[in-house]
Amino acid sequence: MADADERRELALLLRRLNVELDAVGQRFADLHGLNRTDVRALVAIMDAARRGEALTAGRLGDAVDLRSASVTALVDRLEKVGHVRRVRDPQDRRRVALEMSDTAMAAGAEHFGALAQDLTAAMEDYSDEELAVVRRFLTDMTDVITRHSRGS
Amino acid sequence: MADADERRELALLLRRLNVELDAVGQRFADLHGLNRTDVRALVAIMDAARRGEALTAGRLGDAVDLRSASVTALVDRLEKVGHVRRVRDPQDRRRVALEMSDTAMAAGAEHFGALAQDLTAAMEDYSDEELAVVRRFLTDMTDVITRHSRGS
DNA sequence: TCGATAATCTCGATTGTCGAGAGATTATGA
DNA sequence: TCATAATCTCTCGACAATCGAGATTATCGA
Repeated sequence: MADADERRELALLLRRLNVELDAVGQRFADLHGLNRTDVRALVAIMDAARRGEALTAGRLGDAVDLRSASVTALVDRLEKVGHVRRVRDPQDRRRVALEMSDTAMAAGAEHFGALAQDLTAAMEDYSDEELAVVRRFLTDMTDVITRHSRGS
Repeated sequence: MADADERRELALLLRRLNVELDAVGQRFADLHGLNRTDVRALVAIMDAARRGEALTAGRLGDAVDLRSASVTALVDRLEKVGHVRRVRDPQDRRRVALEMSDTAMAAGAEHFGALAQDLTAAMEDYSDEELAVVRRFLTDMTDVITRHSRGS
């Protein structure tokens, strides 16, 4: 068992990593004239697309924690600059599905994909056993943090 | 060397951790009727206090990336609810030093201190060698991420 | 068909942020 | 010393993102 200082240091490292990851998103926003919410929305839409589903406006609101009025404004912004399209769901015509434009997809892939690539490249310096330890650590810490982010 | 899927998975774990850590801050904000910026400001003031320095309004603006007008509004908000005090610096009377109230300090320590404690407790399951690997990993990844958060 | 339900949008108000510039204080140079 | 520049904070007016309440449109079940 490491001493207390070392463990506190690791907790601080996690926080620093958090700050820098937030900054990556902020940088993407700055580069593309978006705000933080817009980026989170695009990420949510992209994640859904990767899972093979098209997000509706309502589900997007759930994902980024916005009320319907704000979601409308959000989608208006994204549609105006051509990042998403509103598409009526032919199955249930009450729904409006959101589709990312190719250019937005490409921009996101370039920015965040490049980061992912650099990260995975940096992981090549680690053995399978080491990465297994890291995975266990990240999972454990995320569980602890998740407990704090919901009710205590 | 682990296969590509495993490494991609670890990158996703980092993002998940990022989301949950943000949520911890958001939860603190919700509990205390603050917004995200307010929380970041309080954290910055607390960090400075821990280093033994009192943040001025200007430096706080640097820390949270706000213009002076916004910093004034920010400090107004925090002062109104009693979380900080404005104290004219006697050395340089242009400056306004910011001091956290004891109640705000205690609230922050309770919320984030409890998280830090749970995190370090969870680290007791790891050997010194394992934590050394984790430290190296977090440092490496943070470096990569930092390069992306500044210029590419 | 008709009422109930669901998803989205409109409107008015509030709030956080910014740019420009003013006021006060300190540092600098002739 | 005194005038000027630099620094720090604040005020003011404008704008953009968000929300709550309620309206609108589409679908479903009886």
